[in-house]
Amino acid sequence: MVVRERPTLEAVARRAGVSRATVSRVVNGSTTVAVAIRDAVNQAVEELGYVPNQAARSLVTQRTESIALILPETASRVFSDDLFFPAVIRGVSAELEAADKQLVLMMAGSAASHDRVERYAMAGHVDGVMFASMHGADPLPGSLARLGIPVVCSGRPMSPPVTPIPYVDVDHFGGVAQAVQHLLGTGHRRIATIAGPQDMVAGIDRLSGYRAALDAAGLATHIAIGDFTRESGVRAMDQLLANDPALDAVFVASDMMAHGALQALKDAGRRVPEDVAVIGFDDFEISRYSDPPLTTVRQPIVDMGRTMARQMLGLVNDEPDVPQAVVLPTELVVRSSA
Amino acid sequence: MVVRERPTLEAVARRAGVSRATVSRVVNGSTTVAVAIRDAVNQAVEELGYVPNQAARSLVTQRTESIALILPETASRVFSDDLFFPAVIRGVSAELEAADKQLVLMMAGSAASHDRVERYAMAGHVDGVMFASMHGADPLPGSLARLGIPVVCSGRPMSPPVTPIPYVDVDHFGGVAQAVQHLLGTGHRRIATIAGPQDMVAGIDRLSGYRAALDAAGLATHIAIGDFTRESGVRAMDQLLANDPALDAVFVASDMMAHGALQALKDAGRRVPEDVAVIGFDDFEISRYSDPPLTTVRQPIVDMGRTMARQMLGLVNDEPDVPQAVVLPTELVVRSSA
DNA sequence: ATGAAAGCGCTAACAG
DNA sequence: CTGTTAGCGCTTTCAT
Repeated sequence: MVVRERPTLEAVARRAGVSRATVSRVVNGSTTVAVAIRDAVNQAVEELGYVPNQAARSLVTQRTESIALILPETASRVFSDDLFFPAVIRGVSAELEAADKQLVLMMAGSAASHDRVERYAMAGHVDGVMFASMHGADPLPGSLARLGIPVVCSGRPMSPPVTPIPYVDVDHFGGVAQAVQHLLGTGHRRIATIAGPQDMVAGIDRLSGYRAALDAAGLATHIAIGDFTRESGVRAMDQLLANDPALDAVFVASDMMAHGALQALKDAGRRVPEDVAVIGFDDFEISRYSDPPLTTVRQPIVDMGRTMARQMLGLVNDEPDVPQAVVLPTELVVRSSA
Repeated sequence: MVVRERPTLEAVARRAGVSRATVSRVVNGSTTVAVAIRDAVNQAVEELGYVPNQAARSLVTQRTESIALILPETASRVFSDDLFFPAVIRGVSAELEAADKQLVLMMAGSAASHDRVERYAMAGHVDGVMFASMHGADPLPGSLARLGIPVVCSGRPMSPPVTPIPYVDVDHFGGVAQAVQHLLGTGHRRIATIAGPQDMVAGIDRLSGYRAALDAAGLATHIAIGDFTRESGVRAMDQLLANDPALDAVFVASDMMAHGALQALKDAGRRVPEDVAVIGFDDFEISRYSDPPLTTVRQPIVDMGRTMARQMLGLVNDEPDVPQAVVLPTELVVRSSA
């Protein structure tokens, strides 16, 4: 393998018979360069196959043109059959692509990787950092923000940090309220819930919404906790059934868990929706094809990604009107499971 | 937001009352530093919250400690319900994580993004580049390799490039042969195939394997081409049925397409496997739960990712014995669809 | 064992 | 419009 020395600005300048500064101007598209010289430089660039060294450039500009998306989850979780992460990534990716920024995707599901990611961001590898799927009160967003690194979160940060951080979230309460109303309206009275993990805002808020709605209706709550995975949905449903065999409806805080619940109900010999009505949360494509098709609260995940990316682009471009918080609407989609 | 100046080596040196060189030694774990001084430096680092500037470091070391995985596909394809990409990424991610290298995932599904990715890699942003899901005879791997950048591909490069590039692939032929043998052994004689895209090695090799196997058995071929998506599987199956309503088996070059074919067969009123036997290729988890469960050729996708990453780590570490080509075995997994 | 000094390749004033 | 010059923050000889 012939390892040609990478040509430098210097080399191009010599070949074109100009100064380094002029080459730099041409390469960066400055308009104040004579056409003849510009052509000569471009030709030299072409002939030498010159590509600017990003490290050198970043060192002086303090810019990298790339932006990180940090997911505090393991890679096997992010790249599983859960369609939440892909949807966020698609949204982020679309906006960044349009802005010609490079997306750097980072999983931080272990203490070690969390550390590595922290060093990576602090080392100035990226111009900004986006977070999704946050657990607990992760200090990292705040730390980075305090260092002057632009940070945006998807999902309201759990403990309002010292340094306020822009975020995008969906209307969990509104969605849950619609779901419970629907169940109430169709005559259900023993309404249980399979909640999401209680170290995540999405898990907490949806459970609060459920509690509030049942309280308002003067009904007793039946709660089991899952972690948004299908398997946890199965387990939670089994548990709910064991505790109250007569329950007639269940609001599940994610579609994945709802699919698990559907399976558990089938295995327990319950018909859906005749014996037990089921409502999920997400509205993934596959939920239209489950058996029976899932009634669910639609949340615009791709839009969350897009919105978060736009906030980020606003920050790195020093735009003045970057919204501090945007809350996207949710909407009940009725299919035959409830 | 208080934007503290990022502390530099210089600042740490001043605070610890030593030279920059010494701080650098401590930060990089050199053993030749007196304990007292080392402690003083570490304390200064701690107090100042010093993190080395990666651009400056890369500029002199010519190293970034991060490695790219380039997928010449759109983000919506990579992050869809197709489980191939996630599996590759999981494998790569696991190995890189263990080696404490940062994975930079890049989609290059459009001409513009392909360009951007090329510049990114050439600009020395990463120490090496891995490719997966390559289409046609992409010149990029060769170009990068010629620049001296370590490159590894998953999937044998289509046209043997001038610069040979290490790769990992699976035994497409062996897998297909087993599938067709199984069909033959269970009495099937009108065996069709839904092939993958013919600009990809996986698509080409599996079709060649099918042709070879049917030729050897003296049977006629029935071919429809898909693009590995579920929808293309539906369309291809419809077409196959239209061309030969009496076919009794179909070998499908991917599980996703096989799921589409299953659906198309059901819609056409055919029973599987009684009327038409179906065999897929991949062995995704969900294929165990399809209706009926899918007989399929298992290929070790996660292992491909791992292997590719190990080859890459070997290259960047100048290890002498990096295998030029590794071919992983495939294996027929019999379930009730055939 | 530690420090001084020379760059790595590039951009950005500042002159001219 | 173009060239000169001075760094960006770090590592790494080479002396001491």
